[in-house]
Amino acid sequence: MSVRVRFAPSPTGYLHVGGLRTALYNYLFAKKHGGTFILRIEDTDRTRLVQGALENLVSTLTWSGLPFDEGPGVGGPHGPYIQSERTELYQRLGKELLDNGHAYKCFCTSERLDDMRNYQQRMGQPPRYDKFCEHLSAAEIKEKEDAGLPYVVRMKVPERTIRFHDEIRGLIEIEPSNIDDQVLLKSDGFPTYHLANVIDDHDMEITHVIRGEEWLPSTPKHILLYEYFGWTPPKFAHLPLLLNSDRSKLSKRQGDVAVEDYKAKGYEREALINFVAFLGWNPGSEKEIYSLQELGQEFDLDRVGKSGAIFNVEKLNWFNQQHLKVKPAADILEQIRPVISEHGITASDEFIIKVIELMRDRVNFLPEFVTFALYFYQDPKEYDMEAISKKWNPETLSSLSALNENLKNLENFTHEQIENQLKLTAEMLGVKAGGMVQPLRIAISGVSAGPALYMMMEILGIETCLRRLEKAVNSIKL
RNA sequence: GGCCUGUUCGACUAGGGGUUUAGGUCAUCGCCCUUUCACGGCGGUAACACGGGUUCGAAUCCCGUACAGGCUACCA
Repeated sequence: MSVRVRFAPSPTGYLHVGGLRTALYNYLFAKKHGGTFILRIEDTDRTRLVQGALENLVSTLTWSGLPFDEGPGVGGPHGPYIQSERTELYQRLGKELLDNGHAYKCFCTSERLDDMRNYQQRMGQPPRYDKFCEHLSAAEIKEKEDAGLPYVVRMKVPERTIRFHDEIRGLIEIEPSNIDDQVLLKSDGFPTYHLANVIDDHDMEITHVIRGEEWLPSTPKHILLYEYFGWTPPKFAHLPLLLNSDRSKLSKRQGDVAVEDYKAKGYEREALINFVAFLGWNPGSEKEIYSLQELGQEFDLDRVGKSGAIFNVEKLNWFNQQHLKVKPAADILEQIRPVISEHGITASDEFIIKVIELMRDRVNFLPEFVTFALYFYQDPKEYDMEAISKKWNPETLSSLSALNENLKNLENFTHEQIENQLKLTAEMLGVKAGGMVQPLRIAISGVSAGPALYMMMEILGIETCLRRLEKAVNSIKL
């Protein structure tokens, strides 16, 4: 049987990086085994609907490079893939459970439930439904229904230990006393996660449920439902959580958690994916930089760890730098076009590509190809005075002035010739060549940090360099 | 509180009875390269939570404790 896995988020409005990792592991598992990756939307909580959440989720997943084979928009043989469009199925199967005695109607009000839980807590007991409605007689049920009282459907939990095998954690055993008579169908007619999840995973022929560790404690309920329906359960793999630096569950309060935040900051999708893949998994080799495709060849569940991993932005930055290093300049150019136009820059693609190659090793984020390199596109408006005060000496200006004259005579404005000319000028003036380098850099770019000076000048061209040099000589004063 | 899960350098992790003076990467520190900033190279600091067992031998197996996280909704 071929592998079928799913990513089943609830549409909260954005894709959480933890969700991204869950989606990624499902995707990679599917790729590894030549299987199918499905997106299913779990929107059964009608009180928490968010406008545009689905579109946002799909576009973020697409940006991340994780296309799904079946799901909203693309369709597939087991649709619809949005749970709110499948309520009839859940209701029909819920009724089946009612009919064969695996579930019962519960008319308890939320007030009674609250009181019950408060009492249980005060008495030091675990909060659990007291099965008040389990043994209602047929007459009582009819009476309440006739009176139009709202009800929920709860599952009956038997008195036996539930065991299941987790692909990552091994054998898990849960005593029945720790399993609540879970609500399956809410009074608004919509299913809870537990019911919808089991029905859909079966209906969509999911073979491996790969999800976050937070679902581990409720898995016995799901196992029970598979039994009640007479279905074979899929395999389960519960992933360790992603954590904040204080080891709590990764949350919004302690930094960015939305994939779109990282996208907005200029992170490469390849880097984010590579980094997130390594949070809880590793290939067992010493190779660290992987493309999505390579990950799909290497990934497997047996190398997924058990303990939570802290989301460390510094390492993500390193991955970003590494991916930037190997990215084709033409791709980088395409990606930075918006930043280019934002800065009102008009330059030829050929010129920008030269800048990209020169800036490559000193850039950590894509927009920096523009923001750290503005002097390639516009003459400096001001000069780094702090650097000037450190590097300037009384003869600096006259040296630069002499250099300016000598550069005019160059046959070819290449980095070799520029360097050569600077040395000759220094020799002629009887000053140290080294002393001229930084002042020249500041005169040309305005700042003291940047790429190889002579290469930078070559790219800029003779006209621009002479203009800037002249302006610097005339305007910089100690 | 109860249940479940986890615990190797600051972080991500390798290692799953002798191959280990516990390896790699990020971060950090030092040196080299470089008359800038980076990149790169070399090196350093730095970890098996604790206590019992099993064994000739335990980071590795078992038990307990501690700590951490998750779950405990008509949320997912």
